[in-house]
Amino acid sequence: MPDDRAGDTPEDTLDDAARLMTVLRPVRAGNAFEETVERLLQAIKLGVVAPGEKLPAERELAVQLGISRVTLREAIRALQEAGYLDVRRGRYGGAFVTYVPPRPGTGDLRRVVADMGTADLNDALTFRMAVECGAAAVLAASELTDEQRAVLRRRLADLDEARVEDYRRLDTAFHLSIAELTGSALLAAACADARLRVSDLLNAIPMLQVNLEHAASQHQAIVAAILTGDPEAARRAVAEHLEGTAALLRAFLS
Amino acid sequence: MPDDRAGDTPEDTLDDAARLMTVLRPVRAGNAFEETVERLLQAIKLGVVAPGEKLPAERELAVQLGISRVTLREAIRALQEAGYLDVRRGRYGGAFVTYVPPRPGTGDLRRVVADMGTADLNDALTFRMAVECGAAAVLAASELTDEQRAVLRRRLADLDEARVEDYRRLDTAFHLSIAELTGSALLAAACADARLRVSDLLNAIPMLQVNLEHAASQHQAIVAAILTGDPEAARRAVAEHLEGTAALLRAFLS
DNA sequence: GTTGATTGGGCTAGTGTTAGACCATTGAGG
DNA sequence: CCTCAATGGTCTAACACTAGCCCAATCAAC
Repeated sequence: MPDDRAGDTPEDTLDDAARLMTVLRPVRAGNAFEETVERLLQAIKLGVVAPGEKLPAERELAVQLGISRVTLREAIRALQEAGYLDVRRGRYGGAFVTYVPPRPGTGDLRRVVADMGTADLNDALTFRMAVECGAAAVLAASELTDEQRAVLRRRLADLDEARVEDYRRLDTAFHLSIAELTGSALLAAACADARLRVSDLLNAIPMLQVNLEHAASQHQAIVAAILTGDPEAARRAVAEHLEGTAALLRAFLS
Repeated sequence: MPDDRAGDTPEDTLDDAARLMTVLRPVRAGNAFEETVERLLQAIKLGVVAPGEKLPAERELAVQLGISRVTLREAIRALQEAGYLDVRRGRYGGAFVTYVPPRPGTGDLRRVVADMGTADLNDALTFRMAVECGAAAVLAASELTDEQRAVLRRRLADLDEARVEDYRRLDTAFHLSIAELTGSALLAAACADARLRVSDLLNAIPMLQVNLEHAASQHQAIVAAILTGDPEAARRAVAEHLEGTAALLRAFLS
């Protein structure tokens, strides 16, 4: 077989086509305005900027997002008109978050799933499973400073004491902290992205006492495995936790 | 404690700042032209489009990348002038890949690392570790069809029989196949991105017989764990494999 | 009150990007 | 030799986006 390309099987060519699709995927998800709206919405819905707090000043935020102030202002105006922000002028003014996550009901869930499509849903759940398991395993395999351990324990404690209206925000903080503590900005971004893609789903699931208790013990198992330095246990614990969420979703959908 | 924000410790505020940076990161990595050049360069350097093959037609490729034909042509012209492509007109014409990966030498490695910076290097290695471990674990945890098993075995066999000049390309194909077989486009994109960020590094490492043999047995262990359906073993196998690469890098750098 | 620093609001000139049409070249097939 | 389909090459008008500047509003500090 002088030329190795000559030995291609149908699987190979199919697979090569898949690789072309993967690498030559769109360079832009949309225009700058749309992407900015999306990003700000993420910050709001994830509770990175909590209700009542304000976004960074326009000039600063524009630099941070790598866009012009004009485009940023258009995005802010759209979110203002959609009721997510309250913009006030003058010193000590700014774009204040007015959005509070709606009380979940199963009726919404079907609509949310219908909006994103089952294929995207599976894609997002698989992606999240992979990156969060990977992040936890990597963190468990690394030497942790006392400060890092403290952050992790603190996030866990916050979540245990959380009031219902703060739960999602603190849950997000807990999950993202694991990725951030690895010190990899790329990994943190990937986990934030994964979380965002399922956040509408999570917000639509009712929070039942049983599920919260399950989640709490799973969170504890994750932290324990990371603090012990056991990557495999950490991976398993995260996998169990996320499978629990996926199962819950399926239950409410069927 | 009526307001839970009042109990913030220094760790919390630091961590919150990190989260703001993560979520409110730049929406654009550069202009469309730059991003397109980068993407095409990736397709070439990863061997997704092998030397002698041609890129898809401009009109088709522009749609695939989500940009205008004008911008795409500017990128192609830049790569042509840089010697990566040979563009031919007329029917059966196109942009043919002329680039062949340079013979690696350790002299280049220091320069490559200096170009990207140690922080970015660690970021990329950590990111790759997390997403590839996650992908392998997810794939091992899922029910595989006969076709999927065949693809995996085929990639492994290809790699075993690879000539030196094909090794990097087939190694890339093997690693990316794992992510692609999970069926998650997001995960495949993340792994492709991770691979790209270390590809210059890998290309600069000399290929020694000992290392190739180590890699071969590690690849076998990965496939075995996935086919057996053992997520933990799969994670461990990938972790060992990537740590081997990282150790090799460190060895050549010190 | 007055001031001053900080913030959003708005404008303009210039550049980047797009969609679409049309031209030029090539080579297989009749 | 001619034809024709597929491909790169080029142009234009419209739109998106940016950088930079100045104005208007606000409110703590004096």
